[in-house]
Amino acid sequence: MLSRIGDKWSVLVVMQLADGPRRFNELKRAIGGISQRMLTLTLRGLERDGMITRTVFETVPPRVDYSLTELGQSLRSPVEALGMWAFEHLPAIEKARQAFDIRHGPDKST
Amino acid sequence: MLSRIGDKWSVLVVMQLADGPRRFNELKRAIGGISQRMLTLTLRGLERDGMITRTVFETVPPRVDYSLTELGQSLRSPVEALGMWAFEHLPAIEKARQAFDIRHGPDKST
DNA sequence: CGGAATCCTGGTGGATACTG
DNA sequence: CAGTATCCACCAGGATTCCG
Repeated sequence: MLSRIGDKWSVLVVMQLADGPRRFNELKRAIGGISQRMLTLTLRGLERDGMITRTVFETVPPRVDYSLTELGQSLRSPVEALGMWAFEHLPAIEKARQAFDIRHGPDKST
Repeated sequence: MLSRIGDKWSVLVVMQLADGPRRFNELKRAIGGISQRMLTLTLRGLERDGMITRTVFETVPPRVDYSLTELGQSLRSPVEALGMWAFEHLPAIEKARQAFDIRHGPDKST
């Protein structure tokens, strides 16, 4: 279960849907860097877990809207809390990384 | 960055260290199911990110303690919030999954 | 437009053996 | 005890192609 939360694509999709429904290619463009295969799989997974709903419009150019369910909406706050944390502590983390890399890179003996 | 948060091992390690310092094999046993390779890699990663500290005791049987830093501590609440969410909504998710699997498994035509 | 199917590769992570 | 090193299997995921 946490695996899906840890999945960056799922998180990004949920974030995109926060503003309202989106179409397939809208999501694809908005997210950027995701292959349509992964987007499909991600959307399927989220739909299966009841996080989003898939609405098909049987129009001439097919149209499919994805939107968050109540469940999906409820996921936003904890995820955003995590995002906030990451954003706030990014500097500290990068600093720690640099210090670590210096300690372990150049010379361990001294 | 979110990749590390999404990493289940990292999360489990942080949770284990919440109660206080732990030794390598203590963590290994407590977590269970993690290979010592992954534990090492996970600990290295967390140490590099400044989430944990590694303390070596140069005793006859070597001893290494791992403990959360302030940064690591600060990560607990958002992670636990996420855990809470998952726990609370697990039933709804499983229900959604079953419904989905029924819709998409047996027969789509009818 | 939205998606399914196929192919293929790189990285993740387990198992094992060795070391200080 | 606390790692490190190596080998290897698996599969997540990108690119491409075809379809309704």
